Amino acid sequence: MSVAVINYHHRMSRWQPDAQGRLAQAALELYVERGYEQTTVAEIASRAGLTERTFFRYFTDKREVLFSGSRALQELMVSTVTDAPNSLRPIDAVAIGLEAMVSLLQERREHSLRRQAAIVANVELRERELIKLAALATSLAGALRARGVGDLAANLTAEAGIAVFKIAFERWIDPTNERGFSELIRESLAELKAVTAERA
Amino acid sequence: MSVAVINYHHRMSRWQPDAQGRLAQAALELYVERGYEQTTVAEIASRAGLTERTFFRYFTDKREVLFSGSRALQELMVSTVTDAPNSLRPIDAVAIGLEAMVSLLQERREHSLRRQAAIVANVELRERELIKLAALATSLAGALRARGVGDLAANLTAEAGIAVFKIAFERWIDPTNERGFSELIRESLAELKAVTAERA
DNA sequence: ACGGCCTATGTCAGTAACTGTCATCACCGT
DNA sequence: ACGGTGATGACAGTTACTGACATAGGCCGT
Repeated sequence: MSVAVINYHHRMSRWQPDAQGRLAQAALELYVERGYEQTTVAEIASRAGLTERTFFRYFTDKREVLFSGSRALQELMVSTVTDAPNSLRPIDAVAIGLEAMVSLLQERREHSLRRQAAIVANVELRERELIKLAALATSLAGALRARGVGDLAANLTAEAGIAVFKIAFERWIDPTNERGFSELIRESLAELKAVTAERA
Repeated sequence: MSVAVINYHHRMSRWQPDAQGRLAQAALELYVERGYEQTTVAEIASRAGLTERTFFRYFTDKREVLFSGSRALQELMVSTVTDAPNSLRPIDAVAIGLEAMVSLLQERREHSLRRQAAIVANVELRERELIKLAALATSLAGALRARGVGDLAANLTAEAGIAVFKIAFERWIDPTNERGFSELIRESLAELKAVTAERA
């Protein structure tokens, strides 16, 4: 159990700061400690020093509390792809976008590991993760279309990129893994190119 | 006389037949008519002439009622890939598996259309659909490993195959579409090979 | 300094998804 | 005839989530 750090500025505000962050941290702790299903929203709120009602003001549901960071990831990816040199082929623009996400995640591997442990332990959380990845693919395809890529090619390149990300992430998060995320991304992308190559 | 049992009224068994099917049909109708969220399980059960409790004996939750067919689809795909000639490369074995699923779906395009309309209209249902596809990818990867394909190649080929299926299905289900599912699968797979090709 | 507004939070009641438990009762084999 | 079986109903309980209203410290204009 950890306690939220209270910052005393020159004046006390009415409430402890960062209610949303305290809720997210309390939720992750409890999901890891005793599992998602065995945790009630009331318990999360209580550990954060808040009430259940306030939890639902910050998060649309009990699952979303683990996914508030996905928006930043998505925006980073889209802007990276959008700003990539026009000379790059779609698949290479996507590769650059993946690398950008990697650097965001690699700094917090410990956190990613705990979070992923909670997610893989529960089906509802995995469903939510999948739809976040699908949203990522959709916006990625949009970024590709904005580069002039055709609709079908954009969708397929985006889906392929997300597949590479998913598999590389799985391998990176494996506790026995020692390799860098970026290396795993490149390896997975190379393997995808190999298995889809026209001729052996 | 035992044969005379037929007289009286018509021969009634204690319950109306196919409770599960009646529930599934009632649910689809209601989800399409007034939307998933605006439909209660009690209403579904009532339309099927049953009670809410019985609904949850056949389906684990309110979403699953639209996905009872996915197991058959998965088994068909796995057995097709498993039985495919050993000479085929992984990606071609997957292509054959996709074609097998296609023939199952193509016979019931009307039903698929109504079902998909309900699914795309609701996020929770889309989450459920995504995890079914993910399960499909997982078992597909298993079938590839059984063919001697390496772990990384199996996972990536499976994910790529499911991506092709998703995108071809989207296009096939589009009301303005006139083309065959099989043709769309082949087109999508060809486009995937094109966008991942090593050199332009 | 005063008063009023702003806003994050609390309180409370309500709905509906889902679960556990026990009751029912036609059917079936012996 | 009779007891077991299996599908269903009845009912109470938990919890995720929502809407409406209350509260109270901080802020701002006067």
